[in-house]
Amino acid sequence: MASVSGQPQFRYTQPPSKVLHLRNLPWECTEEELIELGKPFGKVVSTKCNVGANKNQAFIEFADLNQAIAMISYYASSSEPAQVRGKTVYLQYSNRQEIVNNKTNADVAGNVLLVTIEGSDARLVSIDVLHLVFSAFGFVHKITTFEKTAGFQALVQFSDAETASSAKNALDGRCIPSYLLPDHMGPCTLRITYSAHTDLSVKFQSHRSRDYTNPYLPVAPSAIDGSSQMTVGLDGKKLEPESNVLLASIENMQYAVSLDVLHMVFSAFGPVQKIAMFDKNGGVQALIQYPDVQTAMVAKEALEGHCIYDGGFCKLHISFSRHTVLNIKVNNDRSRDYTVPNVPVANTQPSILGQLPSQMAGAPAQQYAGMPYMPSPSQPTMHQSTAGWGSGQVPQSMPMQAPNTMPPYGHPGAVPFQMGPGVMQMQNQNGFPNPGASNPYHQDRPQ
DNA sequence: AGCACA
Repeated sequence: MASVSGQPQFRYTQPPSKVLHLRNLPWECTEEELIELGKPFGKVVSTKCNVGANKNQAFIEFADLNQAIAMISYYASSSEPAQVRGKTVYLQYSNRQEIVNNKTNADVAGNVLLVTIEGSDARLVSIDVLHLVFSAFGFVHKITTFEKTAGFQALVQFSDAETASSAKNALDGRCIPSYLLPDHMGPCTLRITYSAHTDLSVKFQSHRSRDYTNPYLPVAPSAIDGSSQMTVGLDGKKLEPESNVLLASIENMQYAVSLDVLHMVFSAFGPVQKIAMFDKNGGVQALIQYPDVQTAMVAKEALEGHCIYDGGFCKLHISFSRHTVLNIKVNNDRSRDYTVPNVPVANTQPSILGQLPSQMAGAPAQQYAGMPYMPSPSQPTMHQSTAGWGSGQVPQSMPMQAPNTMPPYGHPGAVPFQMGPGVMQMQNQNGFPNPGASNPYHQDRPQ
């Protein structure tokens, strides 16, 4: 088809335009270089670099047509050609009247981040892990994930641009801590830019999108509790239906795990309503009831495969239960309803290990008080921030973060990412990862 | 060295 003017584009007879087309630029010429080139003739209001297959073309748009004419006229009669980095640049009027503003908003800070997860196993990164990672910087409103040519990506919505930029500054280019990822997963690097979005549209809670501001949002059919249908994840792996009740089995139980220990461990993620322990297949299992699915999901994500005690002892395996409401008839050393204050408590003397704080000994059954029991600084400071965690805790407070302090990733000198293998290191109160052997949440090391 | 992209 003939061009609009009916004339070939490479004639000198193109009508003037505020936009100039530049050719023969050095590879990956920057916007700054283009502005520098046009500045003597007027105000450059927009540029577009790295155009064309060789990325050696560009456009610059002046505020006024006369400025563009001035530049063309100057170089038309100049003995010195326009140059960038010593390379002659050829100029002509563009056949368009303005640069379409397709510049990525990558430089404009917004409250929504576009996160690209790099790595061969990027697709295996769950939305819950992303939630965990980004929640360290503030309340995460919504997350959506999708796959594009760029790979596996997520949009993460914060309340404001300040929070988003603190997360971006701290996380861009970093790897997701290995202890948050399933075993044998390669490193997953985060590349973060700002998105032009300000409010994501999340219709369902699902394995690919979440709205943490609306706990009543319908759950995607694939995740409805009771459907007992296995759903299939992105990786084709079977996923259990999500539930507010977790089934924890304890492997390699060298030490007795008491009800109180479980309560302490699971309370770190939100209010534990009920716990029921029982024996099955020669091992101990427990059902742990949270008020909502999201809290359970975060707890499951964080605790799965980790050990309550050092040395690979009492390794937790966690799945979603098909139950949604536990029926606790009596409070004793194996079952407890923390939502009912006045149920008589059977006298229990939990077996306490030396590693456990002395305060734990004989700890009375206590109603959930909004604050997870923090026996030592090396305990993980895990607090859930999703709706439904109605304690007085700082809502932004999340795992691996000292409450009310700078996010650990931003802490100078802190090296929470790309840490050594194996150990599930938690941030302690000073914001540094705690490599100490007293940390109760150690991941098994295969060797 | 010859007109762009989500």
